[in-house]
Amino acid sequence: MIKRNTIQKQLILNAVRNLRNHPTADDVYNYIVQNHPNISKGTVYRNLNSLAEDGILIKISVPDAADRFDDTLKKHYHIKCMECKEFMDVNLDYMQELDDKVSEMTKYKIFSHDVVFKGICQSCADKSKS
Amino acid sequence: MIKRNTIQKQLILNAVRNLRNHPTADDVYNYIVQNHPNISKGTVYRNLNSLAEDGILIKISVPDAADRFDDTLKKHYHIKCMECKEFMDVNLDYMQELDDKVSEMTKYKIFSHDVVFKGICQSCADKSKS
DNA sequence: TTTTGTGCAAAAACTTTGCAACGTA
DNA sequence: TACGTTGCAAAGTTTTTGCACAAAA
Repeated sequence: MIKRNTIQKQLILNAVRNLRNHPTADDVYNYIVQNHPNISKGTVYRNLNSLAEDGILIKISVPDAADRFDDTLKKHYHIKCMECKEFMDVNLDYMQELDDKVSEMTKYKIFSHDVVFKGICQSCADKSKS
Repeated sequence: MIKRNTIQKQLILNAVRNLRNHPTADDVYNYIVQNHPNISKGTVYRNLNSLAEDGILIKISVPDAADRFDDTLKKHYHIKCMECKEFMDVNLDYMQELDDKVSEMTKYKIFSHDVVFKGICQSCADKSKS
């Protein structure tokens, strides 16, 4: 099954790269539909999943929210404020050694691991004090 | 708002503890409904989320699947086979120092972090070879 | 040509919610 | 009694899918 390089696929990959902010499928759709009103949401989902399968994007499972997609130039971690739902990168180096260790322990072939920190951002913490 | 200790709440907490296997809300419902046919799925969802809020259970976001719930006796990590969907514990110690480090970096009050390893289990790897 | 990908709409999967009745403290 | 909780069903959200047509290779 040879994957084809369609216009939609390029639009979707570019959208994720341009938006940067780990967009959801819906974010990607809304971005593209402005200039390409005929694109369908089904196509967005299909391509995002396909790109994630090929390792060109990563799919991030977010607590209590839709999946997000991110460029894989560099593996990194995320943090979510459980109050205001802010979701952003964490500037920690990817711990490749964990994958190696877990691979040895479990005999799995590990692709990668996701880390999501959960907490309350400073601004929400301040609000709840007052 | 004082939380009450209802029969349903106890059934739900026991179900998660007995099932062990990080059940989904649906798993919990199916387990309980056998002996308590009147319990409703809405109640299961409400209680699981409430227990997770109170830190009595954790809610785990799983790639391409429904959320799972787990007992919090000991924080730990998980691994998922992207082929057969097996989902299980990983015997790695919880890295508390990451929470501390990220808290300092981001000024977030960190509750915890989730780690999910993604890969292919040995049995699936063998199958795809043949 | 061949066969993968698209758009559309319907449906599946998962989860939340409004409401009247109920049960706990 | 007061008010948090339940069961039920309806609705919300997110994601997948069947199909006929379009378009890459």
